[in-house]
Amino acid sequence: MPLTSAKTIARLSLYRRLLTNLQADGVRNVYSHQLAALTGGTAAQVRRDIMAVGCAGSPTRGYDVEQLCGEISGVLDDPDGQAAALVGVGNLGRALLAYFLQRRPKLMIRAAFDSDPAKAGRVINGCRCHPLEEMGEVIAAEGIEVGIIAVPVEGAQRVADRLTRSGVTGLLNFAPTRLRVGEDVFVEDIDLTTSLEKVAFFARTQGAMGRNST
Amino acid sequence: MPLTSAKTIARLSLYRRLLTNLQADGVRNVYSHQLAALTGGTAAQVRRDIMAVGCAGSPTRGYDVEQLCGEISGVLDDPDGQAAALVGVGNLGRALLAYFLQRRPKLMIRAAFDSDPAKAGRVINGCRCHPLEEMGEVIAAEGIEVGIIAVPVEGAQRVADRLTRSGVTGLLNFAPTRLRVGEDVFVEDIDLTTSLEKVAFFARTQGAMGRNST
DNA sequence: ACATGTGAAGTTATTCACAGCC
DNA sequence: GGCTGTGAATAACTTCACATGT
Repeated sequence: MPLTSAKTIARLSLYRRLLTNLQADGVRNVYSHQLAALTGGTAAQVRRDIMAVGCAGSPTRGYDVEQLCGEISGVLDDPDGQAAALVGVGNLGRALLAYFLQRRPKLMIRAAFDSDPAKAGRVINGCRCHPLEEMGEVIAAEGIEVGIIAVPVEGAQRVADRLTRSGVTGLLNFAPTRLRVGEDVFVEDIDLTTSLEKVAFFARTQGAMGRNST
Repeated sequence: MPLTSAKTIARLSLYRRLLTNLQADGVRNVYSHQLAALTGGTAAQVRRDIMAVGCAGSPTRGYDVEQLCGEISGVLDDPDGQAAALVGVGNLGRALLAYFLQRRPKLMIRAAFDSDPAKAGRVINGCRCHPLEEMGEVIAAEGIEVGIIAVPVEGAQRVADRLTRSGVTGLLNFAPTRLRVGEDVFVEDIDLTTSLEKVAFFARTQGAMGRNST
């Protein structure tokens, strides 16, 4: 049983991004209702989430942006940093490499893998591409604990097995299949087809019933 | 208030994919516990979800694969088909075009838009790319009701406004920001950074607390 | 006044458990 | 005996509402 639910963690990540933007704009303090307006949530929700990081608000000034941002980072980030590996350097994989490039210093994609030998050894978006065979070795050497699976569905389970056997404990899976993994491995599925079909359904039966989230 | 929750719709989409695969393998019947095993859910959950489509199972044979698949499609698909538009033909946009190409005949990306005039007129992955100025016109002509936003965060709100003003009622948003839209528009956010940070967090504080979902 | 922190209430989602049926 | 369909129970999540502080 986690001290913090997956939903709260996701919202904390969102708050941090917002707080970082506010900080860049020179804003020093925020109230929960302001954050709520920015996230589309309620003020009570924001305060509950912030409780999880050990709160710090004052009734007069709200929360100190910098401090709150720091405390959230204390929960989300590993102080020593974490490394991720991408498997599958196709269209989607390359887009992900570009997307995540230099976004968070404490969480970077440090290696890529692809079954195509033509890609091995190349550096794509600043990330070295290795053949699958080197996976165990590279993961150990870089201390990688997060795997991003962007291979076709046929290969996804095999890749997941390999990654977890090498010590990876969290997977971000873009393949449209449910991976079978051990109890100690966390999987987040991003199922693009399902998401699109959901949007299409509610676009059709639209009206009412506002928004939603990952 | 929807007759069917967003979570159930997402699972129905998943069941349909599984059923399609089973059908291809020549399987004629399934039990709820088999579907549950494939999805990582419980048998009771599967039966509840199936109730939403008007059930059809028999205690002896379980559910008829073909029939169930058809009934789910009756809920998820618009019999006349639905069209989607992609906005932002960068790395991610192109990957999405490739991904969704020819996946579902009842739900296809029929147009792409990009602010870069160099892309206008070109056909990318079988999809015609238009300048942003033609958005209203093309959306009306193609009867598009779903928009996929794959532009940088700065432009996302403006794109959402344009799409919804043109009549789009469902958005799949990849930009890391919460879009402000009318009550009658459904938004599904796919926030890649938040998802990755979530995985990283649980990879670290791993053990226990199994899987999760979109 | 107005915002925080939080127990209590409310809401939504999931699972249990059993009647009914092949 | 094992499965479906579903009311009832449980669990998870969200919102209310108010005591407290400034």
